[in-house]
Amino acid sequence: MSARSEKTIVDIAAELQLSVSTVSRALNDHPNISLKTKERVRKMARKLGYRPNAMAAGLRNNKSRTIGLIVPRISMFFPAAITTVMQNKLQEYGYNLIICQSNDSLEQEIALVNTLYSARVDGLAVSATLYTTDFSHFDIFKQQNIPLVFFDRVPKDYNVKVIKGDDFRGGYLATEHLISKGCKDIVHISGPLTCNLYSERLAGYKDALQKHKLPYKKQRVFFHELTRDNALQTAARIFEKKPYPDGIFATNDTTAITLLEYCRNNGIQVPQQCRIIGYSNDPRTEIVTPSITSVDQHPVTMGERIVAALMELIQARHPSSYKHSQEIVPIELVERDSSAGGAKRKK
Amino acid sequence: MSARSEKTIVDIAAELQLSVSTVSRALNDHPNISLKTKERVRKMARKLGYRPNAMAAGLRNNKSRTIGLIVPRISMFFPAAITTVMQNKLQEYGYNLIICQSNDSLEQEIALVNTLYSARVDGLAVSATLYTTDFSHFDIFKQQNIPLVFFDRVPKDYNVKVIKGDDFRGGYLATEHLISKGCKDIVHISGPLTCNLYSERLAGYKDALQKHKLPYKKQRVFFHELTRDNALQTAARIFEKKPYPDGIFATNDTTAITLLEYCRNNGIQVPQQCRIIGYSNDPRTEIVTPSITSVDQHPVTMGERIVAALMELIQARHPSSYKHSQEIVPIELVERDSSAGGAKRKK
DNA sequence: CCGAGAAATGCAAACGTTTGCACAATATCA
DNA sequence: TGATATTGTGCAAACGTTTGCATTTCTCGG
Repeated sequence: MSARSEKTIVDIAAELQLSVSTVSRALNDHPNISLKTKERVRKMARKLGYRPNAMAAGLRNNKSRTIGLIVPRISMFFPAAITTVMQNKLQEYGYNLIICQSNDSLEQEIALVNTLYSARVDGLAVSATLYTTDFSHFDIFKQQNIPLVFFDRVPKDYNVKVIKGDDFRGGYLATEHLISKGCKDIVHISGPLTCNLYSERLAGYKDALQKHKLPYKKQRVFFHELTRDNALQTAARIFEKKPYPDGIFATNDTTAITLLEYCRNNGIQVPQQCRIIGYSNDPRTEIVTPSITSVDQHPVTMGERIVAALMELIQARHPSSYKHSQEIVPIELVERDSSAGGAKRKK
Repeated sequence: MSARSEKTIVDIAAELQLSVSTVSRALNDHPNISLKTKERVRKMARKLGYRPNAMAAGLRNNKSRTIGLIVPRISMFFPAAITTVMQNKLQEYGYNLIICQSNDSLEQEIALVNTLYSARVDGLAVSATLYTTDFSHFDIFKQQNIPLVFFDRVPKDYNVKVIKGDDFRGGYLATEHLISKGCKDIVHISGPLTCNLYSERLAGYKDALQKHKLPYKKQRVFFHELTRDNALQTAARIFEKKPYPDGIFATNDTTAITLLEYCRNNGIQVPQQCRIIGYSNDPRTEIVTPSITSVDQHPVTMGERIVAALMELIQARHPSSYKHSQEIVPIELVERDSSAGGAKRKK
């Protein structure tokens, strides 16, 4: 009996002259307990205001009914959209969601992995930092056969369940769209290539150029962290001397929005002089003037897929030799004003 | 010894010929354990790859090292900003954050309260649903003396720690600002008055009108859920016949942004014909054209204050008769293009 | 060396719930 | 009525860690 006033199944058992194991089984709808006993137990539990202690059950079962989620930052559109869907879905399945931010620090990611393991989460979903290249700190989850799913920023050559957007195709479609609008001199603003997202979008950009027999120009591609300040600096470099590029494919929407702002402030007409495409279809792309064409990654679908994968892994109990699959969530180019008009020749 | 391969303090104790209690005390830096023993224990723990089981410690201590957070929806700017700050801060204090969404459903909120209690969270922070008027489902937290903090959408007449923005003053400043710009016919778009936020902003609007001897006109105030569709409908009603209002104070930014879009699409010049002010200083207000004047609620400060309050309550162990205080986080009017220019007479 | 006090460690039980196996109660059939 | 099969419940231990109180070990002073 706790020093606290909280009722336990010991109290219910005492009231009904039953054993605690019968009470436990009745509360858990065990087939061997009579319907009559179940009713008596449930009624007494209600009467006493009994509330289960998840830590006790979890210790006994080695199941916490909790899922861990590590994202770079919650307030970015894409992670927030995914978190929203995941939390709602997990709630339906009776799981709590522990949310964690790595803030793009590998050190913090490692600490979070250990903390979540200590909490004995039943599964873990991760969008890695920009700098995670060695994933061995996740090995403990694999060794203990705890479901592990990577999404968005995912590992190369690490046998684990992966759910990602079609970044290669996204880069390809964005670039091809600019070409179809008549653009011949297309800039690509990318991020650090340690991250799969940016290397694949870049590869798609390169492929589209090649397919349309346009030259790949090294000085037309930029790599840096995708902050607003960096975007302003890059814009200044792009537009510091003529000839200006006639199209820009930015690897994220923050950069695209910032470029648009720079153009507006410096008398560069969008889309007339230069077309702009972003990535992620952040709601902000819709409300700026002109609205920005962007690649939609379907975060709702991705969130649902992540939860479905976690649930499948929890049920399945795959052996550690199991070869995990990779799921690609389709992307879609959403055309708006920032790339409107232009040549129809190559359509 | 677990059927799993995980090491426990029993294994460390066996390796070092010590009792499990000594190992536990050594790992927890207990003053009664010699430095030498602590070192031996830590070293063996590292060697064996020991990882604590938080559920076991939590059961023994009745402390989960977890904080629950219930918000209406994660993806709204304000809750996301607060969640971001809270999670980072709680991480520093060694707490995990369980994130939950009520989706503005009272039923869901009640279920979440029970789930989080069952998880034995060490504290709970809540922004209530629009429809929560009876807060008795939170009583269990008060009875068990588990720290409970309400923020943003907070209860009336319920002895609990409250942290909120100065909504009265926000409504007052917004309205006064429009008046100072020469507006004489000011609309206010509000939400459901069961929610403290909207009733207080409305009160501020009324007070500013009164202070400046402008009449309060019932037909110039609208109440509905603050969706984009509702905002479009209200805009259509506002601008369906002349004379148009010359100022609009919208109680949230989504509504303000939608009004701006409506005006742009219907040939109403902002700010020349009608000025618009929103609430929350959502980053979107900055990037639309024209940018929107909005009331900033300082979500970073609020998130920090919430965590500080939780930590204080966890340390303090107030008796249940304790009278909880209310903290007001200052607000600030951020002037932008949507309310620029105009009369300087009443400055 | 001995005794007293301080420092360090061990024993045993606690925490609340679940479950394998044993036992009791009930139902059915000869 | 007795034997057997089926249904329902109880006993005891498990889970991993922490901590009150008891015991042991060490240190210092006489």
